Amino acid sequence: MPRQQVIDHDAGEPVWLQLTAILRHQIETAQIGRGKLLPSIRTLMQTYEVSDGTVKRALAQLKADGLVDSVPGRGYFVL
Amino acid sequence: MPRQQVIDHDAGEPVWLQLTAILRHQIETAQIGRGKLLPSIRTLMQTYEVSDGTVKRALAQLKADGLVDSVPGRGYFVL
DNA sequence: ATAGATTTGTTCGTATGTATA
DNA sequence: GTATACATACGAACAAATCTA
Repeated sequence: MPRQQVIDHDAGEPVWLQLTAILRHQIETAQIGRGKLLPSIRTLMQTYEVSDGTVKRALAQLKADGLVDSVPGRGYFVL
Repeated sequence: MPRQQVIDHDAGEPVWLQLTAILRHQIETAQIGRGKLLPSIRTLMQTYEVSDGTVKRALAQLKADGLVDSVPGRGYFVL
């Protein structure tokens, strides 16, 4: 598996936007197939070493963009 | 007596103080009854079109004044 | 059937950086 | 230089929905 993209806290771009871009790329390149669940918020926190709120903000953006949807108690899945 | 309902960013008075006055008035006139929750910080941000920090500062003042108390994960309620 | 674990969703608390007046 | 205001970021608590043992 290729090396994961990494968050740059010192970049000008907000962390939550960087994470949005990373996840969007994974979806658009079908690294996460349609209908598949994304990693949980807690997992994403650990993977990218960002906070709870930052992950939620990134996922909310993807949902607003219509790339994913979410179900409480289940997770986020690719549309 | 005129009652302020909107924030005037061009007024001399700080926005957070204007918001404090608005909320204090709503509490003292029992528009928000005892024990009731105030609108959330996020809601107040949207309602008055001010930032997160500004709402928090106003609420902190009301709490310091003993008009409200707060519970993390729940909200601010009228004393 | 119910108890526990996991997950999303919402909330407050604190801190930092940037811009502006 | 100080105070205000906004945006970002992290942290934590609470609740409800879901799944499973």
